[in-house]
Amino acid sequence: MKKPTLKDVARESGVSAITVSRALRTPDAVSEKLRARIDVAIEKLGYVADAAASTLASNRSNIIGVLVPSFSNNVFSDVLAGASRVLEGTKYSLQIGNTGYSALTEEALIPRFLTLKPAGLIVAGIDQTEKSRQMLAQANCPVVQVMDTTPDPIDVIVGFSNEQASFEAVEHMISQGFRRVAFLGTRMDPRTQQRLAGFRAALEKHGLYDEKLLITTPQKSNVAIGRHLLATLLETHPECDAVFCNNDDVAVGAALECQRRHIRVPQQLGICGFNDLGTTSQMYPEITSVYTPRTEVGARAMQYILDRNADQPPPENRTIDLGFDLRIRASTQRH
Amino acid sequence: MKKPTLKDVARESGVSAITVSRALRTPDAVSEKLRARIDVAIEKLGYVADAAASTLASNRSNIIGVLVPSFSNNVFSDVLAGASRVLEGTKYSLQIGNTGYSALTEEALIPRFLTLKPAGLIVAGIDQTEKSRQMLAQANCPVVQVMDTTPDPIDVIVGFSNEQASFEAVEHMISQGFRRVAFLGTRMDPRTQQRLAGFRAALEKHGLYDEKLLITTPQKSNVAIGRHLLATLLETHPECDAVFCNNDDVAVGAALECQRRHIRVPQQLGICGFNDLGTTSQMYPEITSVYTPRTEVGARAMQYILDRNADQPPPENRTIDLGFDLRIRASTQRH
DNA sequence: CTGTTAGCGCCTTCAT
DNA sequence: ATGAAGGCGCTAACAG
Repeated sequence: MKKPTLKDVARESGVSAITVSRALRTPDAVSEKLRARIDVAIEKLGYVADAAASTLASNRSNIIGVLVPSFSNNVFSDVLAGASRVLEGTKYSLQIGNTGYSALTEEALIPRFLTLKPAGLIVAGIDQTEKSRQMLAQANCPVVQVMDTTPDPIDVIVGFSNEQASFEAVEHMISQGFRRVAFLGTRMDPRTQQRLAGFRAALEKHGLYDEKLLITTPQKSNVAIGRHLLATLLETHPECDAVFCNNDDVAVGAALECQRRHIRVPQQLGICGFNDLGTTSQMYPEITSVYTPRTEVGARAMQYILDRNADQPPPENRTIDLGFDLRIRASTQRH
Repeated sequence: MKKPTLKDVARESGVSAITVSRALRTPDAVSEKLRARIDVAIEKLGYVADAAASTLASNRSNIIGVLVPSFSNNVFSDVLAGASRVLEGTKYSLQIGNTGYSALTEEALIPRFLTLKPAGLIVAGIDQTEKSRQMLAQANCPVVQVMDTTPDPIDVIVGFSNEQASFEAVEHMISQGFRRVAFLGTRMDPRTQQRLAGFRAALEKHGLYDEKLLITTPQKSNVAIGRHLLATLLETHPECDAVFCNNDDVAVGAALECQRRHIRVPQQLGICGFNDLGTTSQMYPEITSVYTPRTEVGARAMQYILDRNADQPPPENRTIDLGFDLRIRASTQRH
């Protein structure tokens, strides 16, 4: 026995196929009586609409595409979690692409996602290629850039300023008396570069910037790398008195390395992380970090897409800055 | 200007539409000469096949569905990463659903995924509802269950035995002289239940099982919860001499709580984690954990789906057990 | 509010 | 190896 189609439901309920279609998509446009009959028939036959057919006919699917740079990055899994929560109970579903932090991979993925006639698209950051920007700008659906900010989004952007967040964190460190602050950085993707820019701006403002204190690696970040970066720093620049890490994994690794070496935090070395993923606040001593609103960003981005699909007008301001929260803890408090 | 269709490419290259279609899907069935002409036309027009139309006509899409219990669980993000790596450069893409650890949500998601005519489906574990099992068994595509093992998979299962892994870890702890071993557990999803079963079996074998030493919470796991569970344990059962944690976050939290309380590990308290996500091995002292082959599981599951879609026969054995690796470190070594 | 007609763009089937 | 005809299941556009 084959899967029932719209026609089968129509026959069963004694109406035409298009009426069933309407009963499903715009119930208000169908009389209550027919709607009831149709619902019974649908239930009885176990009818489920064919997604491909309706996409083909309407040139619009219920798929929302999300392009993330990595699956194993906790930041983006939080964004996804926030986005997917908003989708619960709706007709929409998530299709996910992994760009591997490559703008070119992203560029290759975009046309594939666009053929799905998506109801919306979410992409990470603002560092698309020119071609990607064009494709996205011409896409027949809402497009949200996330986890960054710019006055000039493709459509809408939801995020915060990585540069400003770092700037404020480093300002705080300087205010606590740290003078030789190093930067521990992994992967060096665009958002890490922005954090570096904020780091630099804050130190330069006080005449403290020293590019020799940038310890970076192209590898992806994890706690082991954090330990390793700190070890490298201490060998080459033992005089440094604090580290600003591009994310929490690195900060946790740095803190653990300090434990092993019996370096007192923050007396001998200050430590600051980024993202406040949850472990920094549990360490002993507790580690300062910058909380970033990851799930909120995902949720807000998705909500915009749903709103647009429900024909609501776009917000007056296309740049939605959700801010950040510097969470000052023992690891940077000297006073 | 509209998007070019197969017809446009056909006109441009002077052949019929169906020939273009074949050149794309079964290049070997088209003469070299035509193929070359068609390729030029495709390039020139920037043709991209319409996914909905081809799904409708062929009753088969290039979407592979994955149902995960959570996005923020590192275990499943690793599975996804492994799966997505295998997909790189293929025509397939990933569509992801979030079951939120609910078998009923999963049951509701399955029909929605099946209407996509997926090229394959990956689901977590073996605890589907009966209805889910039926739908999956009748699905017209390969179905892989992951991160568990059973002699009776729906189609194929790729994973390892959570119960056996826990059993061996706890056996090791007992061999090191631990006698009052507690279980710290979060969420209590099926795989955690299995770990609990292995924990229990090992202790019962030596007459050491004490159900009062089970400290659990339905909350999702994180480092803070780990600290909290250990604190609770110490208040109620200060005589316990080791903890087996249902995952690494909990173990890290337990270890951090020990640091604060100046409890010596492993002398006063042994600690064992699960999954070996990377932080346990960096702690001081290093924490024993059970490595689970998460990315391998994702990759293997996906490879099976690709193979089946390339008309390769299924493996003789439908249960693929990738095993685990008990990584013994300082936190449980007393001898 | 309901129905008729005509595709959407591709692939299956059958022919050559 | 190539092509012609038809249909996949649904919805847009237009009627009534």
